[in-house]
Amino acid sequence: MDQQIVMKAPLFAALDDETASALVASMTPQSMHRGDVLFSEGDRGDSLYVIITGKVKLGRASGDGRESLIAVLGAGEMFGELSLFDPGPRLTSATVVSETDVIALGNEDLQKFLAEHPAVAMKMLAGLARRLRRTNEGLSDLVFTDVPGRVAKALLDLGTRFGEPSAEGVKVNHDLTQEELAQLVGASRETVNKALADFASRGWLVLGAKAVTILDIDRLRRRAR
Amino acid sequence: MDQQIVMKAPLFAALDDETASALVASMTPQSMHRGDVLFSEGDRGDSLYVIITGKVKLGRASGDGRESLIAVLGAGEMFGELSLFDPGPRLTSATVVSETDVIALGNEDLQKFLAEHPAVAMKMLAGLARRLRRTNEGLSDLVFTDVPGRVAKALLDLGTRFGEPSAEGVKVNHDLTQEELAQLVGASRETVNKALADFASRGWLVLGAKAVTILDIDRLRRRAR
DNA sequence: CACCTACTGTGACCTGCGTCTCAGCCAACA
DNA sequence: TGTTGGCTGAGACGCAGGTCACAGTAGGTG
Repeated sequence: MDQQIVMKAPLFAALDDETASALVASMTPQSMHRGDVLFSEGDRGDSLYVIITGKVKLGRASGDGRESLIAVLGAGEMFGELSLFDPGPRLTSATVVSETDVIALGNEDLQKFLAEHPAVAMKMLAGLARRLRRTNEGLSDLVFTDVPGRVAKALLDLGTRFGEPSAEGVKVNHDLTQEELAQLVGASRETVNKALADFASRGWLVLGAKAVTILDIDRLRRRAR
Repeated sequence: MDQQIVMKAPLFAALDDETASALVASMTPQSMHRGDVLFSEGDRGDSLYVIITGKVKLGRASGDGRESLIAVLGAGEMFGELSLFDPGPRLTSATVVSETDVIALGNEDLQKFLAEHPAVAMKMLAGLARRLRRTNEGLSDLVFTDVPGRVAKALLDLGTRFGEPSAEGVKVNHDLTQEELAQLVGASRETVNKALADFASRGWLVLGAKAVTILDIDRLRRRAR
């Protein structure tokens, strides 16, 4: 299995190769495709996941049909650990966005592992702290920044995480529909569409199928803040 | 010092009395009053705080003068630890909201302490996980819930944390101006004022100086969700 | 290849809430 | 005791963005 990729996850970053590969070997891998659900709100949360390849979205549903996305995660990222540390049902659902391989680690195994490797526990603290900060950031964006600004931010963020330099710009294969993008920035699909169209008409980016190519990253940055 | 109260903080909850009181003794207490700033955005974050009595607000400022509140914390609650686990400047400022006593614990002391008491590290993980969940909750509220609904939620939350049963209802001394309440729910002062006035006119609550008394908690709950 | 379903693009309309403004109120302080 | 400054209450107005409606496009399946 792609040892390399797994090692990027905070869970494993602190480990020497042997320990890490032993741990990875003990975890159960699974392949899934778009639309597959890893877990839903209300499920009992008994394992943590690490993404090998592909992307997964974490979301919450409102009483009526609406949905909002907490995050979109890619290779090397970890999720689902919250209900291990803070026992209780899952408050979020995890859905596969593109062809994805993940490995899962059960609750007891994780507890045992953390007890044996306190350095990893510290890494996890650091990881959670970072996520808390980013989430707080997201909160104030929602208050301070208008929709086009949030769209720009989201694209830049997706760009740094999933973008790859191409002919004339950064190609970002986010694998998200505009609907999902809208749920991610907390706006309606239509408004996001218009923001994207506007950016494109200014030549800041080119729209593609579940992807964008960022041409003028500086303008986009300026629009974001 | 109020040993009892300190022991409520997740940091100490797992400790036996001796260890806890030894630790508390090593921490420097300070008394502050409304408006005092514990730290500001950009400061280098080198200590964590535990509130003995009083309340503290955590906030972020936008480029222009606007401000948004991340949380309002009371006795027994802890803050400022994020920049210890995830090194870097503070991304949030901490300001005293009412007469407050806090104790501070320096970075190195904390690191040492966590290394010696792994059970406490696990408690901290649990604490961060819980906060992350609540913050995610706040995020989706901002998208799904209208301003009056968010005001109702905020009051209920403040109620469970700071409320005390009184003659006819729950008296909530939140110590916040309507301006601060507005920053907490991500809305304008005026809109929050109108929501409060509306709730009061329906007899769900009575407004007081930096306080409310909740009369009909069920109605308020129903309005919140 | 034809059909269907999911997705994107765009305009028209409507509304919740922000902004502006001003008027009372109370506490602090000279 | 009057004055000043922070806080609350409330109306008028405008706009960002939500909702609705529909048209065009592309990928997937028989």
